[in-house]
Amino acid sequence: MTDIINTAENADLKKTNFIHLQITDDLNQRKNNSRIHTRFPPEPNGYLHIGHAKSICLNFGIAEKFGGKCNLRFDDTNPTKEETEYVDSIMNDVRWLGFDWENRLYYASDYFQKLHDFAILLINKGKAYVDNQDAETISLQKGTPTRPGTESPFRNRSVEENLDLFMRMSNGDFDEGDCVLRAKIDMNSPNMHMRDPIIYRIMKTPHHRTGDKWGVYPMYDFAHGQSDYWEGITHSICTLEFEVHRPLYDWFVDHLMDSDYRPRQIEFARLNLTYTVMSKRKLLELVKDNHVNGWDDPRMPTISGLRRRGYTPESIRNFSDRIGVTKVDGVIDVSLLEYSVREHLNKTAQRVMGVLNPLKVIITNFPENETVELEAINNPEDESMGTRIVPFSKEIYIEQEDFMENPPSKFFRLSPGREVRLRYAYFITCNEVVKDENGNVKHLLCTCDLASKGGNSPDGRKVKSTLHWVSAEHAVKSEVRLYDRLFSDENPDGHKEIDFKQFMNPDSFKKLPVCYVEPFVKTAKPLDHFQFERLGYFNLDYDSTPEKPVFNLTVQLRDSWAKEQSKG
RNA sequence: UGUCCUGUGGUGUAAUUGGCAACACGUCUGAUUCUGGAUCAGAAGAGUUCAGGUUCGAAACCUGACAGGACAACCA
Repeated sequence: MTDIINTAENADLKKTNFIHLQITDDLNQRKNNSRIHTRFPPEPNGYLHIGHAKSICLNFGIAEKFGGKCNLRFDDTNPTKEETEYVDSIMNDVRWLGFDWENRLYYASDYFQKLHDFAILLINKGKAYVDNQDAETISLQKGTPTRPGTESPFRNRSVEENLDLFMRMSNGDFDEGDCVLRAKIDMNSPNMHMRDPIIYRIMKTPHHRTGDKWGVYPMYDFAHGQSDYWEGITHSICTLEFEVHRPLYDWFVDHLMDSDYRPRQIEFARLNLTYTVMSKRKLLELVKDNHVNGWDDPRMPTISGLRRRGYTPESIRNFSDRIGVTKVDGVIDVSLLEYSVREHLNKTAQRVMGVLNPLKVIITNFPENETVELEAINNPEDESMGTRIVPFSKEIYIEQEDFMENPPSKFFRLSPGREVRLRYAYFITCNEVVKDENGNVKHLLCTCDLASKGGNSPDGRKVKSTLHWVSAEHAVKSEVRLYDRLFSDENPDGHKEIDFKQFMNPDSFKKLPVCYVEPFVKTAKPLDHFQFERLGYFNLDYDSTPEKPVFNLTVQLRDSWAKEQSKG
């Protein structure tokens, strides 16, 4: 309210949302002593993706905005699916995004004892019972969303018998599936989740943290709200599909409360992006079946994939702010994500010249064996980044696409008889096209105006176009990996009858083994960002060796020439 | 024959809580430019799913439709 001016300056960034408004409301009512505490609660059963980034930015962002705290808590109640590898990758990704949980790292498994005690308390209160029926029977008795359930024959066992049975479940006296502990709520509830939900099941799989200490594990619903409660969480933010769980969340909290503090669950719509899939199950499938090269394949919407692709934490955070938070289940256009990286990299990326599809040009009037050093600007958007030296010599490479023998009227680049500028170097004019026996262009013979050294002619004459180039002698031979959308359909998992993998884009990955980049990149480290002038943003891949750098395409530059061409 | 949630330009979000629809992306012009990038200036595009109602006044409140989604794992 007080910083209307600041808000206006930030335009669409840092905008408010319905959750902020509800929190403000809670604050005004002095709920929970005006304390704000959120948490990000991933299950360590896969790698984090851009949808998680939205949640991370939301939860940590709220803590920041309202002067509160945000915990990192692993929701590890199912040992059959969870692994330490995932725990490590998740912590790494959250940190990389720029967020800090300080000393507040928690696991639902930290609360296994307290949860177990609480279950016993519910049994003592007559609010929970052991059911010996099998999964199928219980499921049948649950009824359907439109038909009420029926009560289990074991529903009214004595407290003593329930206590004894639950202890024996916990001690490993029974096999998996023999029995479960259920909350005694209401089999006639219109909400399926209130029809005596299962809260503990027997599992013999060792847990990634507690080993074989426990023979029973709590279900999500029986762990989440309680964990929130014990951590003093005030706002438990989750995605829409948990909306129907909220009455159950509140039911458990009701039985836990010993003051007027209580956590509150608020749901928002998960992120959907065009041309990709966002479910952990489907991403896992792509990895397991080798449709992609691991969780960090640069085509994946995972945080690790985006990082390897060349996205920056800033760009992802800006993206999160821009898309907003609502309860409307929509789809965000990937172009907005792409815009966010371009925006950030434009301001920060080192400029460099690199030729992807080389075409040799021989400057006929340039002396042999001579190297001229030219000064180039490192980033026109940031003067403090300074300049660098780029070597020029008689033989250079330009981009095949920058030459056309018979150009259409709107093509401004090099063609026979035409003069163009080589960026930071000279004006050159194409005199001859040398072809092989098949009529393919082998190389070009050009002359340069030696007076135009540096890129301007003293007589002030203009050229219509400026090309990037690399001196053949000095070029660093590199591999460049080009990426396109993983799926060719906007909504690959939106088709009922067709498996999402049917829509995989066969051209989503293209390797260019021989590209030439200026010597400046020799000292680059993996993940360093560059703009290859006139092409796009690239970053150095982990697979690079000193002999052969490997670059990943992050995004292309906006290309109005390509747009012009596609108009036909 | 259920319960809950949602419905604003192509897309995503806003609208000081009832005051006459704003912003971003995208699109299209033009300027500028040693990146057909960036930047700058401008334009088109919704009358808020529909129908009633309350009100001087409704995107907002009420009623009813319609459309989409969630819920029947010993998953989270």
